[in-house]
Amino acid sequence: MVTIRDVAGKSGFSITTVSMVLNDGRGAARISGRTRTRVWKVARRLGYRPNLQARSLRSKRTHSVGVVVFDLTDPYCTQIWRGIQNHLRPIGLFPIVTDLQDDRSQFQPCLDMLMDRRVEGIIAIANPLYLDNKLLSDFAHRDVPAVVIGRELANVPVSSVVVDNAAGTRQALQHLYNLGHSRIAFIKGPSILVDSIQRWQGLEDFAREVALKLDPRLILEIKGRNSTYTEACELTEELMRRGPDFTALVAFDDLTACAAIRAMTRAGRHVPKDCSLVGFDDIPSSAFYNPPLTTVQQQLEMQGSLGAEIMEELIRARAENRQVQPKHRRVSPKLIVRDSTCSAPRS
Amino acid sequence: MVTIRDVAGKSGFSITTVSMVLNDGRGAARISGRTRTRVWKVARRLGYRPNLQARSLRSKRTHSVGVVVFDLTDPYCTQIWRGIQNHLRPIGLFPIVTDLQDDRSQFQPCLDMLMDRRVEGIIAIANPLYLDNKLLSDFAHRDVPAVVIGRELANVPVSSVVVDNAAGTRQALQHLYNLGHSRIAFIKGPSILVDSIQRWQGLEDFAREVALKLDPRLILEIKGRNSTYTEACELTEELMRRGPDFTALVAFDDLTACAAIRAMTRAGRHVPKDCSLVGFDDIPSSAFYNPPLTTVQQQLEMQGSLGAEIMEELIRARAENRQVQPKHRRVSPKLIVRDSTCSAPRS
DNA sequence: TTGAGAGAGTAAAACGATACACCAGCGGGA
DNA sequence: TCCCGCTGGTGTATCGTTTTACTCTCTCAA
Repeated sequence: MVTIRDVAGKSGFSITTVSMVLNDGRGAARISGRTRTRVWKVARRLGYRPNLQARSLRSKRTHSVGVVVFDLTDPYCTQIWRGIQNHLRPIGLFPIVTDLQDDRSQFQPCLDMLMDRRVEGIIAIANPLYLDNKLLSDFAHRDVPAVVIGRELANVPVSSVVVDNAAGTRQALQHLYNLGHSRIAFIKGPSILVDSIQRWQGLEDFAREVALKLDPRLILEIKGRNSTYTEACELTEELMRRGPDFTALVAFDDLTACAAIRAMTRAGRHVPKDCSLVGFDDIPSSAFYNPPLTTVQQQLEMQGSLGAEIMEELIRARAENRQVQPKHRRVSPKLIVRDSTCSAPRS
Repeated sequence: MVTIRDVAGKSGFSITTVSMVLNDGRGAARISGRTRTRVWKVARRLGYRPNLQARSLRSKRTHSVGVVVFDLTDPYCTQIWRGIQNHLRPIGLFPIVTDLQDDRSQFQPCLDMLMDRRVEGIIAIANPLYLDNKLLSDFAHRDVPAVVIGRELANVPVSSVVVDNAAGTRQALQHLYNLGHSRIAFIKGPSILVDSIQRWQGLEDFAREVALKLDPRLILEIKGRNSTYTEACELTEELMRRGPDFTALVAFDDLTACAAIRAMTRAGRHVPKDCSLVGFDDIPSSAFYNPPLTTVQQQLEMQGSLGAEIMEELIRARAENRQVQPKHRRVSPKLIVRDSTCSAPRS
């Protein structure tokens, strides 16, 4: 590999000069134009590429940030990742991803790996199920800036980006309401998830505002004992048993919605003709489902780039020795209307 | 940050000794047990973590390999990634991923980034559409070991892992044949994809062997002008127009299969009662589709780990200064039977 | 008594960059 | 004439490791 020393030798200038020219800032102004072009020419001819390890050993900057993801095969993570990446790369920060593979015991080891690489900050994509406060508080006490996406933390000085769940379900219910539905069933998420609670809150609030009566017999909850998909199928069957006359169903998320559609199809009920259905998340396959799903889009990519933006600010602050408060952002989700909803049949 | 120097100071031994003890190999045997435990104790107490940049600057080994992925939001990539990761991490190699975001012009820059980080090898996950021979041949001429997953290369000394497409479609057709189907329609993939050709080959071969007649009017091909999903819907409608009596359909891949099901459902045809359907890939949503899809599973995770295994061997060979030939592996796909296929209606 | 060899550890030179302090030459104002 | 400041550079220490080549101090056999 060709080093800066080789470039210096071939060009006849000193290592210092070459370094200044190639880094093209600060000191480069002190070097004459002729020298600069000559150095560049030689560097290019030799195919010089700086050794990043050497550079960061000396300069104490790695220009990389760690991203901890709880499951890289989950589209939730990859879309956020996309946003992070698109924000970070243009400003010269390199994201290094580590994948927990849904195993929370990997959290500490992954943080260690990243710290060993001397990342300048860490962004964690939180699965509420897997990252509890203890883990995240340890997260906060590594001495690099930290941002959590997907979870807001109470007593820990960590920046965060979250989705406005209540606003999302509110839009969903409003949509059904506008279509004339009044007898509506619900499958709530597991109550250990803060998302479940927030999403339900949005539904209740809207119902109250428009004086829509919610029938408690048409409200079921996922317990999460075994496969969510299977359980959601069973809950849907239970709902059909309890009140065959409901004309719409709000599902906790898209997976639940898919299960509900499947169960109804099997029971001979047609979606959306017999029952409208709305999900939450807008997972990639929603658009291709049978029928394509009306759902609430989380704006995951934006969540990622907002997180990265916060990280940028935190890193800059630290570089300039400024103290700075954790920042919190909340993004508004967006209703995507597809084919799983239609007007209520007139009774 | 605490350095090896601090550990040496606090423990009263020299830097050399500490380094030897902490690296726990080669020289460590020369150091007495008492010294070893004392050094370890101090290191642990101070929370010493070696600086990887310094270490690899000196030792000329980074213990990291680059993984170039054409689209990290594509489950095809992430499942392969999972396999790579699971093989690499236990043997002390750290995978660094770069995401092309489906933009082939990013290929060179990504390789550069990885080479700048002095990765010891590069694994590329190939999208046949995006990586042409020119790119990949350049890929081969970087001076690190290279492995391509998803594509076999003709004239380039690069190792590869591919799926046996023909064996996959053969199993699919055999399945339908065993269920008693004889009037079968096909939607072929775009002819620019080598996968399309291989998959079709498997179908033709099996049909010939069992003397199954393929009606050319029931064979259509995706051209790939606009959205694959939309086009596949249209092709399915065309098929139903041409021969309403076919009882099964083999789709190029799962996305095509989903589109076909959607089109049939819209036309009032029930899957699988009126028409059985089989896909290819086993994308994650296949299991949750309406109905769940019978499809050919690619064993992506295994492809990943095989690729990583080859990489391990190549890196080892290079470390020991051995010359070694490119290796090629072909994995057999597996038919997954779900609810989109059933016995042919007796005519 | 001597000298070879083993055992336990250390000094110092890299690795490839950046950062800081310094220097030579020159023009110009007092 | 002298000194100052500017322009365009250079010399060298340093970042935190690993590696190579020593140095002691014993022990034990000849």
